Amino acid sequence: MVKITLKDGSVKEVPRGTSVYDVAASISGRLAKEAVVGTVNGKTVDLSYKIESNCELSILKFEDSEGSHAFRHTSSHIMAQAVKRLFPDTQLAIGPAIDNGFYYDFDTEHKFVPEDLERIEAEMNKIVKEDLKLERFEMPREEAIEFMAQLGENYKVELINDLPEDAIISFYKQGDFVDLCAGCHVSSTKEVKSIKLLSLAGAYWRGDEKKKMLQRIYGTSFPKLSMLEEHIHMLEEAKKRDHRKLGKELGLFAMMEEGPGFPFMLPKGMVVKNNLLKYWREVHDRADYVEIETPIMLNRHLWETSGHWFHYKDNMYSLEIDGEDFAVKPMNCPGGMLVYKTELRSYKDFPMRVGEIGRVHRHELSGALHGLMRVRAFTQDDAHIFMLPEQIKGEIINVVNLIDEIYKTFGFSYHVELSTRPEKSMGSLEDWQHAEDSLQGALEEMGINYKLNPGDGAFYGPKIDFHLRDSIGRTWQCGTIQLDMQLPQRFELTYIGRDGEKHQPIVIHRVAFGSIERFMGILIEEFAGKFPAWLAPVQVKLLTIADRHIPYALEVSKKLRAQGIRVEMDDRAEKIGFKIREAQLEKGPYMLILGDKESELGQVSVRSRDIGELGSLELDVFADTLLAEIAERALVSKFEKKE
RNA sequence: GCCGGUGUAGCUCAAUUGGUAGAGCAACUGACUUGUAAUCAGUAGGUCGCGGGUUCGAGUCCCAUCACCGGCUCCA
Repeated sequence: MVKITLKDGSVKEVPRGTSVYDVAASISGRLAKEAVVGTVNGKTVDLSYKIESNCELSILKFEDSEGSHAFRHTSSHIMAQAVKRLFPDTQLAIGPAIDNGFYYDFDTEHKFVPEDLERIEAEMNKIVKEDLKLERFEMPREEAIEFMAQLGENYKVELINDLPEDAIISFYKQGDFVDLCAGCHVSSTKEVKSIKLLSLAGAYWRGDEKKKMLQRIYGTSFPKLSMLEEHIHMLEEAKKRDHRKLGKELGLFAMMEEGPGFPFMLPKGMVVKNNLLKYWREVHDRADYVEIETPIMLNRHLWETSGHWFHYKDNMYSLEIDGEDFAVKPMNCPGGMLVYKTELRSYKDFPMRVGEIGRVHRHELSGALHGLMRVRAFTQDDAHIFMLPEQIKGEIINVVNLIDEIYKTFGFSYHVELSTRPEKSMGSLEDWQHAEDSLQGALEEMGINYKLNPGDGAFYGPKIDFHLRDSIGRTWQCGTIQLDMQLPQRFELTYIGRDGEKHQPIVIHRVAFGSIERFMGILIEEFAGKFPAWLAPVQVKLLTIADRHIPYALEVSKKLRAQGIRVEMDDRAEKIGFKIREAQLEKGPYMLILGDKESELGQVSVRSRDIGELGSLELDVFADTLLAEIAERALVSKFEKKE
């Protein structure tokens, strides 16, 4: 192992020979797609540089993203050129550079099969060798349309027609291949050194499901073969952390054909889930929330009142009983509104923070399902906050801080998005404006960077979303804060104000984990199954050396369990090396090896999943240290290796 | 839902051109009583996702269907 001191002063231990790329990836908690260079002890190195000794490393602000963009963009043109050579009838749609690679959408009679990727790749490599220079030229609109029409590129004609009046229409040419393109590109095809086509996919023209489905080819490319190899290696490593694979291996949850999209929580997964909920309740109690529970199923009238019957009827599980329609709740809100109305409320009650751990069901499209990340039944850590208009900003700041605190507990980094009024929205423009301003104002006051998503809000109000990243860099919405401008009105919520009159309260709807199941998926991938002690299904694994040590092991087990520590015993007549191996693969944080020496002295020989053999400790000392680690919800072990 | 791919034992995977299913791990039984990442031997385990069809014969070919994987669309 070598020690790396990072810019922020923190120290990281990695195996000798780890590349700068891997370090950058692990720091950012994702693929180091933008990280291109760094400095090691002040000397500039590239991503493939292997770290052989202790050093100071700083990842440079990731080479200009425009550079890698141009590089990948040229790669996508090379692919289009190769496809046109092999399948001349192909029409080109669009082919941009994306994070980590590029794609191109094609329309052709030929159905691409995986074997085609190799052929196309080979042709691309030929084009690279041909050292074709990229030349840019412009054309007036009519001429450009004529030009593309002659080539039979109907999609390009459509694109040009949709360009704004004053747009400059530019093309890039490499050899006999020309493509409508705003740029930018590298100067020659020769600069692209290593290419890998990754997958085939379908994609609707212009992202519209009513339009034709085109064939998309995804690929990636690098200026050096070693970088491509590193990248492929990273993808393979990431696959090992896939929560679907680990969920099965570690016995956390299961998916069955009998219930597509309905996860089964196994005993070990349930321990994780329950500990997340316990933590949630603790944090929310401290933040002055109360908790309620509303029915899983309510009648049609309620869903008509809330607007869900109209908007989401097809995605709701409904049934008829005693001649009346019922639906399983896809959201907790309407139930929460009914609870609000059980009493006459006063402005003095505000802000009123009402939480609900609610299980909801939504009939998602079959193709959208994805492990625990996108399911049809999930548990929301919901809460509705009822308040006065002047309390909005303060409450939003409270919630943002709460979510931040929760994510920090797990060491997660996240990004924030603000989504505004969609086309199909309800409510007045003034209300929307006020709501959007409140959300934006809170974010800006807090100095939080966010991405703006115009038109992506819910039909009933704008929202702030918190996104977390999975092992291969896909992001998933977890936390969200939504201003609801519809429900208070639809449910005729009121409170008595200072003036003695009835007024309508402001409601925000928020989740921190979002979906406990999805959050668990992220957790599993983030920790690669190695949960911190407070979440680990089995915190201590007892391993006996021989049968005669079982009584002592039972005694140790009893003492630890009496202190609330989750213990499992492996008393099989197997060699200790074998038991350690199995325990290690189960990824629990601690093992205690119990033999003659330990039973005589009342000690335990401690082995940490992460650090290895720690030496012997008094049982009480071990238990106290572990309890402290659990109580603090520490992310790293509090034990130290005895020298 | 759409495009493409995959589906063989609990798990990971084999099975020439269509010729009647096999290995490792796990499980079970027995021996070994073991000191920090795999002890040995034996036993058992499959309507080849499900349903049709072609064929003398189908895990292998065709059709349909379900689930999963990669995307697209969607995500209150």
